[in-house]
Amino acid sequence: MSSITPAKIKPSLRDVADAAGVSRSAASLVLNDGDIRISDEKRKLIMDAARELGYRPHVGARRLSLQKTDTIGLVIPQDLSRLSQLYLFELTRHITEAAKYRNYDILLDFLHPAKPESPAADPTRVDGAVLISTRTAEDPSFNLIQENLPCVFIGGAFLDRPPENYVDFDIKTGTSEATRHLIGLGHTDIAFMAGIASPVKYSGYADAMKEAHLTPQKPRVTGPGDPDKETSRALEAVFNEHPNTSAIVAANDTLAIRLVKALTKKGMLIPNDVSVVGFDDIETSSLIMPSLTTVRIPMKELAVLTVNHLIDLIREKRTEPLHEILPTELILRDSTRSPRN
Amino acid sequence: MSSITPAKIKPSLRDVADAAGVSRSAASLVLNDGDIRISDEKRKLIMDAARELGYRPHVGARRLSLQKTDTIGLVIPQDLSRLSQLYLFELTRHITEAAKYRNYDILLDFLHPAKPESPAADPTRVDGAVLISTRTAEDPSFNLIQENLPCVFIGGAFLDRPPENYVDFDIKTGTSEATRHLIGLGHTDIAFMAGIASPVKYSGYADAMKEAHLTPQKPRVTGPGDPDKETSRALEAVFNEHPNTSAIVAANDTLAIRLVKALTKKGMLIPNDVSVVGFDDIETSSLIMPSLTTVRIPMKELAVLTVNHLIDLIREKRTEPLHEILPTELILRDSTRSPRN
DNA sequence: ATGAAAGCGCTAACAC
DNA sequence: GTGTTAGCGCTTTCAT
Repeated sequence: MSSITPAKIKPSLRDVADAAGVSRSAASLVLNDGDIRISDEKRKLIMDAARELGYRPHVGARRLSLQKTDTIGLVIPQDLSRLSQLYLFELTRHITEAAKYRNYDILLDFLHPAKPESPAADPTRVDGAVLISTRTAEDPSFNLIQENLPCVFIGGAFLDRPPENYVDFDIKTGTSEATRHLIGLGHTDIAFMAGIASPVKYSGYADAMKEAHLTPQKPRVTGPGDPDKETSRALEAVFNEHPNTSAIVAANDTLAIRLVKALTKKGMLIPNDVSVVGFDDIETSSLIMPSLTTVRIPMKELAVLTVNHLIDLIREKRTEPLHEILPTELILRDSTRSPRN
Repeated sequence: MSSITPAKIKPSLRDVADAAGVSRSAASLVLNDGDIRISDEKRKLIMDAARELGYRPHVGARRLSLQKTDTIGLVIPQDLSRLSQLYLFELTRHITEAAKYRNYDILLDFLHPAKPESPAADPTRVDGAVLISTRTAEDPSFNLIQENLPCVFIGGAFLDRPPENYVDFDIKTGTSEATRHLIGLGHTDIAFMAGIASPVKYSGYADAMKEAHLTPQKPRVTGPGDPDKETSRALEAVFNEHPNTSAIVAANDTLAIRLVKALTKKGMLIPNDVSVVGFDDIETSSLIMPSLTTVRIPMKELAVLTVNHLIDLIREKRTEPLHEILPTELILRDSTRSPRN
């Protein structure tokens, strides 16, 4: 009866060993990378038995024994108010692929701001975590940090108290470049607008202005409330104070798109009457009319760098904190041109 | 020396039991839901010890012992050609939340079409899987199906050989409704256009036309290649054959947006000269000018239904296949109106 | 080169 | 009620 192999039940390593007439350790050695030590005949015996039984290793058991999970937590803030969703999905995809390439699984979680805990940041489920920063001081992801849990942030570099490990992109220089592009086109009255206060981007804008001996306008913030209405309101304010404004730097693409809409409603043509630049290069930006001049984020590099560093941290290959700021890229499209005058 | 609690090393259940002077099983019973059976004094003893040691249960060990993973795989096709990314991200978020609500983790993976296997569909890592269908006959997700792995598809209902368990939304009726809306507005020459052949949506369109005693045009497919060029080309074809076309039903929002752009370039005004309806209600659709009349997918219901059914499957609460088709909702916005004359 | 045996941290049957 | 014990499936000393 021992020769009858039960096809239904999932075979364990022990079953393979028994079938091959060897010990469990031998089977383990062979089925893993531990090639050496076992004679070729036994090895073949084991391989054959494994194949015949349809043996598949039990990842959970292996992990318990090895005291590691081979999985990385990915924590995305639930409150995406300022983060473009598309940006996040792209990022998610790249992170997942980067992790997979290194043989790590991804445990995904969306962080509810109210209760700052996450399975994706539980040291018994993951070896480490990637935390997407909200870029705000009260970033709930900070509460997930704990001893025993290596983690690296994406974003957060420009906070007053930045996280220990982060990868970010250079929002300041990016905004400066966008502004300089406008200045190069001949614009002199350039406004800056953001969904919520964005001091770093604003300083990028302001620096570029000063550098060209132009006076920066004060930052406009649309704030909460109905986005379209808020955008119109902010726009009103801009033109009240600076009637000759011929270009606007928006802190993100969604806002830029709303601006285009609001300006058009006011009877202004883009880019003929007003130029607009965005930030993020979300998919929509190339789709709309006019297509949007904007600043592209190096998404894939961001992801790869983050994952690789996290794994180094996990494996204790390095311990120095990671402070990486990647350059952005200005994408020229149809929403900007020289001013009329 | 036994009174010195090593603060550094992570305490296990055994440590707690020892510290409390009880057996491991007692500790286990108390720390889980198994409330009964243990006297209040012992219970308190154990709780105190656990708290003091900072005991956190080891999820992996628990899972091995219980022979389950409490995690659900989420497999997203890498080839997103026809699936809106935003749609997918929304879906991902809702699925993750639904799973979390039921105390399941999400193991995320993007499926490379070339090699049809996925950690998120490995029975030793997940208890079951949610598979996003590409809605094509060669859907690589089908290769992930295996005994021992409960899984439910999202989409795929309208394939010739649909999956055993699926939740989908009614693309046919949705398209019909969109078409009827156009007809109700007074349009008689209505075109249908898709990115790749979409027989079901087309039949929804055609049925609505016939029902109103109008003759459906043949379907237009933009196909691969530069999307904007392809869209213009398809549009050319439409107007060549049907010069009086005053409305277009697009199979998805992205295409609809491209249509708006292409039409505008041809000097036509939307919706004055031509009405356009989309499908999906991606975020962009409300953002652009004119905002897009489209068909909304019940994303959250889709996710909740899928996850709940999957869990029922996992727990063997039910075994009958799930064939659920949810209704869509027509969203009226600014890209449609009565024809001119 | 090979196998016996202990152990990863937890749960659950079974005695007491 | 409570504790002992035997696993879950795998890895890994440590003898042989």
